Amino acid sequence: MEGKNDKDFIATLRDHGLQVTYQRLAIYQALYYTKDHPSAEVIYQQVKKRFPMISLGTVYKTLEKFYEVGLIQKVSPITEVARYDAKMGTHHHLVCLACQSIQDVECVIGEPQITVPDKHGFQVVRQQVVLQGYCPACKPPDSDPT
Amino acid sequence: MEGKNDKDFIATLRDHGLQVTYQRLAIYQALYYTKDHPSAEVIYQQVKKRFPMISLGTVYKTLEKFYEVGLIQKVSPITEVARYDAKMGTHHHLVCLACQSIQDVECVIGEPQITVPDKHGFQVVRQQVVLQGYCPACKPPDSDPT
DNA sequence: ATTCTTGCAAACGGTTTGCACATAC
DNA sequence: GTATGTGCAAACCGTTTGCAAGAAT
Repeated sequence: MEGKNDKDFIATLRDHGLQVTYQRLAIYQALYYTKDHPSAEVIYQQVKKRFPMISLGTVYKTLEKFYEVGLIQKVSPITEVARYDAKMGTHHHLVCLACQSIQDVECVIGEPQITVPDKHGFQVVRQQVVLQGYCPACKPPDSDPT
Repeated sequence: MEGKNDKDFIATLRDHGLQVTYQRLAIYQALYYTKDHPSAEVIYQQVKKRFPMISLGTVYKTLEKFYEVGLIQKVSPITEVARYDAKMGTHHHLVCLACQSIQDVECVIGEPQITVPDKHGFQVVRQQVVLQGYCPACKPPDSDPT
């Protein structure tokens, strides 16, 4: 999270078979240096500060490409727009029902116990756990009338 | 799943504080009697067979209302339109990356081990586990080039 | 020089909204 | 009779697409 320079980022992009442009660099860095799980729109706003001529379409295309080559993750919790995450590797998310913020959960669920019964015949490629609730900053509305 | 008559469904709607209309009845029954997790559009097509004059907008409003009062669940896995589920209670989903079908997983994940560290200060209201992969009918494209 | 990427703007698709009419209670 | 729900159509918003100009290799 700290001492990475442009050269490292460029290498990372190249390693993933990507042509390097300053837009891609900016987008990846923006994503890399945040712990939020920003949407395309948010990333766009962020990157636009440095490169005002960048277009939203490019951000969409770029994020999708990053996702395709396995450079970033894509998170789409319940009822929401796509949110992205530069942190790779299996981890899960706490999604605040009030403010829509997303936090990572480091090590909460023991992977092994997720064993899909064979009768399903389902081949699991990846799993995603979404915990919905309220973050410290957001108190429950009054109490969930479920 | 078998011997429920209209009266039962009406009672269920009333129990949830809902005014009863034949549209609501039809929508809820359509959802209740399927194991798919249909989208609003699919439910609309289904219900339209019996009530050709029903509108898609009504289906959206109705499903959202059902969800609000806790009559149905809402599932929105990665990169997809909202899908609904009349099966209440905690359970999780297998989502096919190829054909987008959704199957329920009965008892796969042990709930207890999901313990969010207190330091997060996050109050979990509900959790949802999405297992993405390929259903028996759909073979992997060739092999996931992740 | 060729291929891939960008920017722009228009199209798209699912969902929401506003409003007049109809229905449930 | 009053509040609520319905149907329709337009609006909305996130995302995708087509294409000509520009940049990377």
